[in-house]
Amino acid sequence: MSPTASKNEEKPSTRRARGKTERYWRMRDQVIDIAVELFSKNGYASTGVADIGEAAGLARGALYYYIKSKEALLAEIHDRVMDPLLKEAAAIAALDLSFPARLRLMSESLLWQVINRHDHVWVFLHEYRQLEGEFRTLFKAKRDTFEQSIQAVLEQGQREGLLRPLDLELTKLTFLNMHNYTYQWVATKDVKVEDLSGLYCEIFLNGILTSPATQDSASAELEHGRAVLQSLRDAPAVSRTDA
Amino acid sequence: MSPTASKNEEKPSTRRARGKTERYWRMRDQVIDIAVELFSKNGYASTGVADIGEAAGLARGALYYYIKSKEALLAEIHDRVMDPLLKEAAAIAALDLSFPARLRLMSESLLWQVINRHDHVWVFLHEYRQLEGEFRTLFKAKRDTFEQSIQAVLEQGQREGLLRPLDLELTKLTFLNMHNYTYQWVATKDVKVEDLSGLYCEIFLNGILTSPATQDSASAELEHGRAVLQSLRDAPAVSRTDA
DNA sequence: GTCTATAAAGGGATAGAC
DNA sequence: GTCTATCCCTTTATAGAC
Repeated sequence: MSPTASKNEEKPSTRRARGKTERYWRMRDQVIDIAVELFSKNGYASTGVADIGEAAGLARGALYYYIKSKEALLAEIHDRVMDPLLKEAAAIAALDLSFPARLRLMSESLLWQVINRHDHVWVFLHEYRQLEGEFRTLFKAKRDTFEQSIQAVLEQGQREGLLRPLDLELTKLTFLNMHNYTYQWVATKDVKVEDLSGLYCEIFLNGILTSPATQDSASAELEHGRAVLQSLRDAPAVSRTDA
Repeated sequence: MSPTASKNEEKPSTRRARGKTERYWRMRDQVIDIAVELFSKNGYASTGVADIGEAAGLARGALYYYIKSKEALLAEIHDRVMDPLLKEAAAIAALDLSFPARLRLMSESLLWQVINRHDHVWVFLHEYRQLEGEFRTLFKAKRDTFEQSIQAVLEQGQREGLLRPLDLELTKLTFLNMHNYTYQWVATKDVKVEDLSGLYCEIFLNGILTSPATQDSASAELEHGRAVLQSLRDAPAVSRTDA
C-alpha cells in the first residue's frame, strides 16, 4: 500500500494560490506524506526534522521553507484524517436511513480511513497527545464532534425502541473501541472494509438490539449510502491551513 | 488513584537478595513507579532520564545506580503488566468453567489491569514499539501467549457448538479491540471492572452466540473464579529481572 | 550512595549566502 | 529554493570525586 496521497487529498489546482506555485504545493504534500510515514513507523517524538528532510532529499533549512514547525506538521496530519471523517459523518446524517444501515455506514466510513489511510490514522490515533495549546484545542473539538455524531446514531435506535436498556455513552465508547483499536493490527492482515465492518456490526448490533439483526449488507439504502460516500472521496477538499 | 505499587507488586522481603539491601529495592521500585507516571503522561520518547531523576530527587548519576538503561526500565514496566496477565490467564484456563463464564473472567482479568493499573497499562499498550532487539522479542512472545489464551477460550465455545460461524482470529481481535482501547478514555470515567466487563461481555456474547446470553453475573462459577483471581493478586510474585 | 563533570551526539529552528 | 553554518538546548550514559 502506498503511503502517498489518497483520492480525497486536495488537488493543487483547487487550492488557494496564496502566492505559491503549483510546484510548491506538490512538494509540500510530498513532505507531509514522508512525515506521515516516518511518524507512523518510528513515533513522532523519535523522528527528527532532519530525518524528514533526508527522506525528502532536503536539508533542514530547505525543509522549513515548506513547513512552519514540526508540531504544525503533526496538526495537519490530524486534519487530513478528521476532515474527511467529519464530512462523511455529516453526509450520513443528512441521509434518510434506518438505524442499522446508518450505523453500518458510520462503521464503513471510519474503517475506510483506518484501512486505506493506515499511516495517517496511526499518527492521528497514536500521537494526538503531542499536540499542545491551540492545536490541541482545535483537534479535540473536531474529535468530540465526530464522536457525538456516533452517539446521535445510537439515539435514533433508542428513540425507535430498537435497543435494550443501555448507557448510550458507554455503548458509543464500546463501538469506538472496536473500530479505533483496529489500526494496531490491521496492516498485517488482508481484510476488506466491508468484511471487517460486517463482522463488527454483526457483533455490535446483535449485542445491543432487542431482536436479532438481519445481515442485509447489500440492501438498497446501504448501497446508496456507499455511493454517496464514494462520491465524497473522489471530490476535492476546499480549504487548507499552513503547516 | 495512587501511581505507586499495587497489591501484586513483589514485596521486598520475597526477592532474591542479590547482594542489595532492602532499601535498594524499595528505592528502585519507587524509581520505576515514577517512570511509569512520566512515561504515561508525556510519552516514553519525550521523557528524559533527567526528568525521572528530578522527580525522584536524584541526579542522573545516582539514578543509574538503580537502573541499567532507559529501555530496560521500559521493558520492566511491560513485565509488570504482562506477568500478572499471563498468570491469571493460566489460572482461568486451569478452572472447570462454562464458555461464557470463562470469557467473562478473561474480560475481568484484563480490565482489572486496565483500570486499577492504568498508568502501567498505558505505557504497555502505547510504547511497546519502542522496545528493540531482545526486549522486543521477549515482549512479543508473552503477548502472543496471552492473545492465544483468548483464542483458546473462543475455541471452547466453538467446540461446544455455541457460536455462529465466525473467523475465530478476527473474533479474538474484536474482543481485544473492545478491551484494549479502553485505556484511552477510562481514566476520565468512574467505572467498575465488573460493570464495564458486564457491558462488553453482554454485547460480545450476544454478538457471537447462536442463542441469547443470560446475564448471570453472580453465578457460582463466576464468583469462584473471581475469588481465585483475587487470591493471585494478594500473593507475591517470585522472580525479577534487572532494569 | 550520591554527587559533579563531561562525553558525544542529536534536538528544533533561524540567518544569510548563493 | 536550497544550501551551509550556527545557535542554544537537551539527550543518554559514564567516570571519578567524595
